[in-house]
Amino acid sequence: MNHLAVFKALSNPTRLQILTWLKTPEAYFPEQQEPFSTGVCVGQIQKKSGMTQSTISENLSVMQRAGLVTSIRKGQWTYYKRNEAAFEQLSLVVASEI
Amino acid sequence: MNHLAVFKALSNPTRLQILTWLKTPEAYFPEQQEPFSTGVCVGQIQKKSGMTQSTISENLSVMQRAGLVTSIRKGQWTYYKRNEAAFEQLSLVVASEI
DNA sequence: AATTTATATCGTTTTTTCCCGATATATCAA
DNA sequence: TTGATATATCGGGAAAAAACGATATAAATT
Repeated sequence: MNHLAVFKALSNPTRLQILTWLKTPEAYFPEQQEPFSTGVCVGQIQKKSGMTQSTISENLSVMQRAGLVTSIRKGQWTYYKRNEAAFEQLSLVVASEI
Repeated sequence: MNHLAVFKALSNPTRLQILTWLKTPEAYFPEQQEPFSTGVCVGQIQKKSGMTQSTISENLSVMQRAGLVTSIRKGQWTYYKRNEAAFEQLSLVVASEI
């Protein structure tokens, strides 16, 4: 875990917002058909954010490179979901390492 | 606790470095006379960092505004120390809120 | 094969952050 | 009060980050 990259990834209101949405996707993406265990696709997140597609795609990439989310491609769609293990690990890092 | 401000404060290698030093000041500032419970003064941190006085002062301010460190003035010196409660709180936030 | 849909990447502009030197302020010592 | 020391603040230049539109890629559909 690259602490600096993780903190940078968390230093942006758009990305924090996305993480909140992905925490309880059933609350924020009720229209989704796909089971939430798969994640949420980029387009849904983009629509909700009001930002452009490229911006959201970039922001998701930043979080993925930091290890905070994972993605899986299914057909034309890419589903992103939180990597909860990363948050647990980060919690420990903050509590005792940093 | 302003999460965004905290993460921004942690998104800088110089500041992360300073936090490490302040975690075990007796290891990193053995020359200090003042008891470590008071904190470490700006000049010592600056000397160790190799950066300019203004840069270190700014970086300490950023962390103080985020609540990660506290400062106390004693005569001409300002001593900074970690606010461990903030890290505990942040750990909980990362584990369950974000 | 051609078209459509979803996402990623590229190039650019704007904004923010970082670090610096210079200067201001505060305290101490003479 | 003057001079010295420690820290904070200011102004600016360089670098990094953020967001955008345009375009490329990948998969599905016809």
